[in-house]
Amino acid sequence: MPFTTVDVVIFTVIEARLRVLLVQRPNVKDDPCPGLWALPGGFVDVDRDDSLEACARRKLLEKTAVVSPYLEQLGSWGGARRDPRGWSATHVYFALIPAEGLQLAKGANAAEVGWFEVDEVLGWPALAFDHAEILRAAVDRLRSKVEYTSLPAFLLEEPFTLPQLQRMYEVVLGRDVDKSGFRTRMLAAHFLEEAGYVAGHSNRPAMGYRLRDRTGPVVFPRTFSPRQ
Amino acid sequence: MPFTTVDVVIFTVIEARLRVLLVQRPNVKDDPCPGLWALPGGFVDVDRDDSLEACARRKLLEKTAVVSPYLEQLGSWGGARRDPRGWSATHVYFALIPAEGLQLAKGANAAEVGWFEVDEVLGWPALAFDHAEILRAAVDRLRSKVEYTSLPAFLLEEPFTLPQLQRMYEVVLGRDVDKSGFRTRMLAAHFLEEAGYVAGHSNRPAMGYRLRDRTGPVVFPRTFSPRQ
DNA sequence: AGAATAGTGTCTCTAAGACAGTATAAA
DNA sequence: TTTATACTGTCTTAGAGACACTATTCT
Repeated sequence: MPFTTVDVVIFTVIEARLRVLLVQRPNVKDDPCPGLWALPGGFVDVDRDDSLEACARRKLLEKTAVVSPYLEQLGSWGGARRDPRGWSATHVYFALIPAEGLQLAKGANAAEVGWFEVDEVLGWPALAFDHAEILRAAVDRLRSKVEYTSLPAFLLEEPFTLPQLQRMYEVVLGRDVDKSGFRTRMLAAHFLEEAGYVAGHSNRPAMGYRLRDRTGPVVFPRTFSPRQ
Repeated sequence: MPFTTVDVVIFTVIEARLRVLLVQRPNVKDDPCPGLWALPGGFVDVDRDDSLEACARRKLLEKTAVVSPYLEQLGSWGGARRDPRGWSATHVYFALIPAEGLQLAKGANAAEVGWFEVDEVLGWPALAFDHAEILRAAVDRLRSKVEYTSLPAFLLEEPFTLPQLQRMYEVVLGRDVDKSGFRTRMLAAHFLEEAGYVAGHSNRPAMGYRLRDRTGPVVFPRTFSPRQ
């Protein structure tokens, strides 16, 4: 019988960079991947976890103390050789959380925890298990969904302004987005509601917005597609 | 420790209807859902299956004798109460196969196997386990992807004609599609290559096409969106 | 006044949608 | 010659993209 784990790919944006939470595995002999960086996760606890999603939520809460993030199932990876301990299957979720006021809790058996720039990590020689492949799938999914959904809104604390939201899009997509088109698109999709003016650090204050519906992103009928 | 299964939602189009393969569970006392219709699937065999996808492929081959279908991971469902035998997690794949020359093999422990109209099944009072929920998720995924990908091509044997492909779109979407726009869209996406004229039953022969790449569908930059 | 950021107006152009038309086969 | 299906052409229009413009705050 295969053993079952749940892993979570947690994204946030810090200092204008898309980052992912990684934990370092303990550098001891009996660990399957000693010393390597891994996605947070681990075994399902059949007594505490009522479902896979509940398990993912628990693991996310333990690491980041974030209660209600955006959480989406990414997929599952399973096979005979991905874990030296035997046939295993992991259910992977990915989460988007706002960076404001984040505090990391070191796990019991995790040597270190940190936020790493996604594009750097993708260039590393190895992550634990097949976590490099999983991370790549998560980044691909995120970048592709950002082209046609309102997902980046979940990277911001409410209320947020349209310029802030635009910056989230630009950070994730890795390219500039036209201001005017961006604004019409966001307002036309009707997923934002006004929440009063927010004073910035200086200069003209901007309108703050809240999501009408925090359960999921809105899907736009077209992708962002700059002319080449 | 949870136990691990793999289920497969197999779609095809027969007589202009989107259909799904279901198997009837044996009507015996020790079965968890006796007599109910279920998605084909079952336990992972750690000796025969090298990976989750290999397991799905095996189950599909056993039921339909189709060797290289379109196969995509749909998601996973796991929890304490979805199977009366205990905490379980299932990895679900969905497959698209052409209807031509299909032959069904009855499984060893399956009383009956059949192709059922999807919209009918969605109205049934119950399927085994949480398979009603899983089927709904699969249909939602399929219908939404059909709006912006070339997925319906995998419902046809090659070579196929553009009118045939259009019919697949119309069956899955449940609405008519404009011929002219459909053709420009398909040809502009450049995923088809000509394969000589195919004589229909009567009337003017149509150009046959093959997929340039059978590994996956092409993504269109916009969804089909008829004006309201 | 000047700088910085927020927000609007306008023009162009692509491609989708609607629909009428032409082309090629069989009966 | 009619019928059925395959395929093309043309017109309209929505909306994206580009970019210049105005508005409001702080220093």
